[in-house]
Amino acid sequence: MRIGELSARTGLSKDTLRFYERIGLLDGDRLPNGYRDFPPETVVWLRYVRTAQTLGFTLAEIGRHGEELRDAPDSAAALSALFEDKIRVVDARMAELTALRADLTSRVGTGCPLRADRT
Amino acid sequence: MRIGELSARTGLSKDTLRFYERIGLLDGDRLPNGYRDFPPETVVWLRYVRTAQTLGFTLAEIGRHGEELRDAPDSAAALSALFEDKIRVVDARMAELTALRADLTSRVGTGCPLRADRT
DNA sequence: CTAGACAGCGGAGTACGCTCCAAGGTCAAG
DNA sequence: CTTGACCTTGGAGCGTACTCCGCTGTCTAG
Repeated sequence: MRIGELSARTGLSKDTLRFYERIGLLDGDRLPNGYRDFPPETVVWLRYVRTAQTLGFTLAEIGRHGEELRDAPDSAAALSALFEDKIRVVDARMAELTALRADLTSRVGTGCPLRADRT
Repeated sequence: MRIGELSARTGLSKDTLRFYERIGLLDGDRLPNGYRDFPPETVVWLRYVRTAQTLGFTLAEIGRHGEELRDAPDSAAALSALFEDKIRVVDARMAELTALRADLTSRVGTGCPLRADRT
């Protein structure tokens, strides 16, 4: 698929996709005319990239993970390990959020000032 | 308290604190000699800023919320509303994470490739 | 053969959130 | 009166993640 279609399917701009290719997040085959040609799985990969990003991973990290996966001798085991790592990250983030939520909840209804400037 | 102490107490660099003042996140009184002088509550405010940041709020948004709070006629009610908003954000993030976690879990043990490039 | 959609490239620009630096002022201790 | 810790300012620079631009090449339909 060419860049326009990938853009339409993922909601990412063509510029963003070209940018992702430049930083190694996407590796594009080329058609004989020089146009980029992406396999359909790229859509899945990009969906993953976006969720990983919302998890707080940088594009560089996401790219590194992708390479680790690709280079792993035992792909299934490597994948499982990586997923387990990410699950741990997710769990840690959720714990943080849970604590923050409790903190916020406890403040609802109280007049506890966060910012006493100019008071 | 002067900037050095605030820096030590919050773990934020002096440069960061000065930067926060420039963008209006902090408003500093000054001592007669020109040194910044922060009230103790600033520590609490900065703790809040950092947690709000991990929630994905930009500094601009955080600053705006701070002003809304300050300008609210009924401070306690405004605070409660703001906290409830934030709780909703937290809940949404947690839902995302839960979904992602389930997705990851379901992939552990399967060889399901995320990225089929160069395969 | 031309119009128009689509693609390519390189490079500049933007927003955010810092981070560092140089040059200099303030102040308490020795 | 100097040393040293602490403070001031303005401005430059950086990393991340885009975003835009101008110019050019490709392909398909009429």
